Amino acid sequence: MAEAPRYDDSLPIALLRARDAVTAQFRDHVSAAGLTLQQWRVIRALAGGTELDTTTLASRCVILAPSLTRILRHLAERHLVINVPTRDRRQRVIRLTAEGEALFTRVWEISQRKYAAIDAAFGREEMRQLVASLNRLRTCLETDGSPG
Amino acid sequence: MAEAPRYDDSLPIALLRARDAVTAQFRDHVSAAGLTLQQWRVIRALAGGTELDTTTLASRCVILAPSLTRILRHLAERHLVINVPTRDRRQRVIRLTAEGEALFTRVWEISQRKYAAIDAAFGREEMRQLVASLNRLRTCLETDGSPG
DNA sequence: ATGATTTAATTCACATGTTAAGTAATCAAC
DNA sequence: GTTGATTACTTAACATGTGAATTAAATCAT
Repeated sequence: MAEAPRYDDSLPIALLRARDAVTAQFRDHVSAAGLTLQQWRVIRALAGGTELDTTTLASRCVILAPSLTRILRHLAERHLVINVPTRDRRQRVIRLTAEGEALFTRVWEISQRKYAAIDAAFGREEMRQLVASLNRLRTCLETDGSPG
Repeated sequence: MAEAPRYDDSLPIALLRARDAVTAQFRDHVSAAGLTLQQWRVIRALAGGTELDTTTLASRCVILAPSLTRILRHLAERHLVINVPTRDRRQRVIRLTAEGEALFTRVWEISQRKYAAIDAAFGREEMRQLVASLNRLRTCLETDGSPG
């Protein structure tokens, strides 16, 4: 089976592959905790008693609103999150339950080790540059949103 | 609404956001052609008369086999792809129809302009470095797959 | 206060992501 | 040449991605 010519040099494909490789480092232990990676992102965003409305939560976790609705339903069924009463009754504000916080702590401990391993393998300074570069790319594209 | 502390500096989130920003540049015109981005990746991989089995196709497009099965069903229903007879009858080899090639050409013309715009906004040299860095990251992680 | 508008979430419909199980064709070893 | 393992793909089941339509609550203009 011959290799692809230069499809790997396409930015979207490079991003996709890199993301695949990174998420693969976390999927096993997150999955062992009975969570999908998306559910884990939500829990992480809420950790430490943080209370967030679903719009902010969706933005921080990079999850679309309809997906978040379903994810929160799953997490609520497992008693990992709970609604916080709000003045504006359109809004839904969420926080972790004690059980949710405990689960976060367990999984986060392992995740931190994985992050450290990635830093070690790739180089801490290069990692910083890569993340900075990714964020700059995002800024470039979002600023210059609609050229025609 | 206070900003997140340093969630954006997390590698997985940075990758996700960057990817979102990049795919946003392509979604409109690909969607206008009646294709999802995944369907487009498949068509692009097959462009120019390339014949590929589904395993290679899945690998190049970074799409899992079950997803590819469904995507190929959709594309076949629209007469954009067709099966090529094979000796090994387990294998399924695919190629574009004339209609598929024509659609590719139309969409690709616009995509190239978008790529050029991204290069211009972000910087061609920085782009080359970014893609190289992403591929190096992937190599690091895939080589050192299972530390424990 | 009433009604039009805007906002925040949800629901719907369809496509893909993900894992596990299933199926059919090939290969290896006798 | 028949059994057993392997390979290539598909199905199944459930979770998420995505855009459009919907619902309910707050806000605005009068």
